[in-house]
Amino acid sequence: MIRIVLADDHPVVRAGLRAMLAGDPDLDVVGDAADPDEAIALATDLAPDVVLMDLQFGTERTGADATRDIRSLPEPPAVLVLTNYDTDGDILGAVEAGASGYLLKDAPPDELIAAIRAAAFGETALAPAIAGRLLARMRSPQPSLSTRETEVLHLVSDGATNVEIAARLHISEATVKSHLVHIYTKLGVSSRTAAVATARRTGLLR
Amino acid sequence: MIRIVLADDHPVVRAGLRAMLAGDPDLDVVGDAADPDEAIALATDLAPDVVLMDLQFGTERTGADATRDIRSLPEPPAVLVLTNYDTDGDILGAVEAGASGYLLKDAPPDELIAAIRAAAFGETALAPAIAGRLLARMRSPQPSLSTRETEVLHLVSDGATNVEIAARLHISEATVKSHLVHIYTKLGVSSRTAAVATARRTGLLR
DNA sequence: TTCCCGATCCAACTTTCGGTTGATGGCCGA
DNA sequence: TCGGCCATCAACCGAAAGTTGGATCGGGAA
Repeated sequence: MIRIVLADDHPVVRAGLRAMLAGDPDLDVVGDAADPDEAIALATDLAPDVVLMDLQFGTERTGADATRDIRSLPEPPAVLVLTNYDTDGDILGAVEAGASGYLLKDAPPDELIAAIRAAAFGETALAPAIAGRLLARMRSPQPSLSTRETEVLHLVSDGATNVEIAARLHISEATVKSHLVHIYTKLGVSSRTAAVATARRTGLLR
Repeated sequence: MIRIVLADDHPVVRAGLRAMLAGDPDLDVVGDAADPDEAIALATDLAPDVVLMDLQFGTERTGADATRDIRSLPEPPAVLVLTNYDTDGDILGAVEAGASGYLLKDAPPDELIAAIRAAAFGETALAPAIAGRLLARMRSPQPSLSTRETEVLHLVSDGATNVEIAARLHISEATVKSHLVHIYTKLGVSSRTAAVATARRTGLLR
């Protein structure tokens, strides 16, 4: 018997998962959470085998955060991420947080159940599309931006000019340009608009 | 007895809705569809009272398209839009397509059921958050871009320079700039980056 | 320790790219 | 028939953006 905790902010999704998993006598949904903190509490108290975790919650805290906390418990359950989104940033964040699987919500039921079984046995279960992206990311080195650079890029994507960015960050315009140059080389582009475009495409920016 | 058809590409969501609606003896889910075309077919063949319609499908056709088609049937059922997203563009598109309600997927079950009842009686059911946005949109005139302007803005958001846009659209750079000026005035901004930022915020751009 | 590298910060120069102005023809609806 | 919107373009101008070069500070690696 595999004991499962659901974590998703949508009541519809929780009900759907309950219904889909109810058909299998091996699976037992012992609790469900509507926000990350509740998920951590349930994972601690109920000691399930697997936690099905959404990434996007309405709150500030994300499912990746909750995953990290759960995986740092004494005898942590496996965390299976189940989300709509599949940008590179989300995937990488979840994997780094210690997720033992990554599925998309449009996955067919049998694939979902198979992944739960695999996770309960300590194996990894990635949706094919996800696995492909991960490998691609491994091949071509991931351009990671420094904290300051991401701050700058964020403001650029909000439509701010260099002087506005300088004002908001309390630095000189020259510094902003310097950061931008580094961003350009890292992303392989040569203009601010192109930078936000590729950053958005690769999931660096939301 | 209210006859209902579900249209959502996620099996999990379909199962969840079925489970949530099964508790009410008045409601009868007579069919579910995984893509827009199937939804139209079911709405035609089964003649339900209400169609619960997602907006985002994996395909090119959107739920708004399907809503339009369904509402143009001889004796059309009410279409209740049920989606995650709530950008202004989505809402307006759905309402214009003839939706008789707009709910978010994180709505509590009783609210959902109440909305279905209202829709079956020919009434309108908007989630409070949605209603507020609609009113706000009514107050401040909606800046609608021409087809050419949206094409240009799209390419800008992809990081293209003016000359690149001109090349891809087979027009002169001067024309591109002209379109951009119109876009700026319509959006109330004065730079390309700011234009994409506000367009993205207002849902003009995805 | 020393050296190097990356991050953060800044100044001065150059110019391209972007934005402004103004003008034309076509189309549609009033 | 006229006015307005759309799409198209040319020429001008300047600021904002990009380039080059350099300083400082930490934290590793050697």
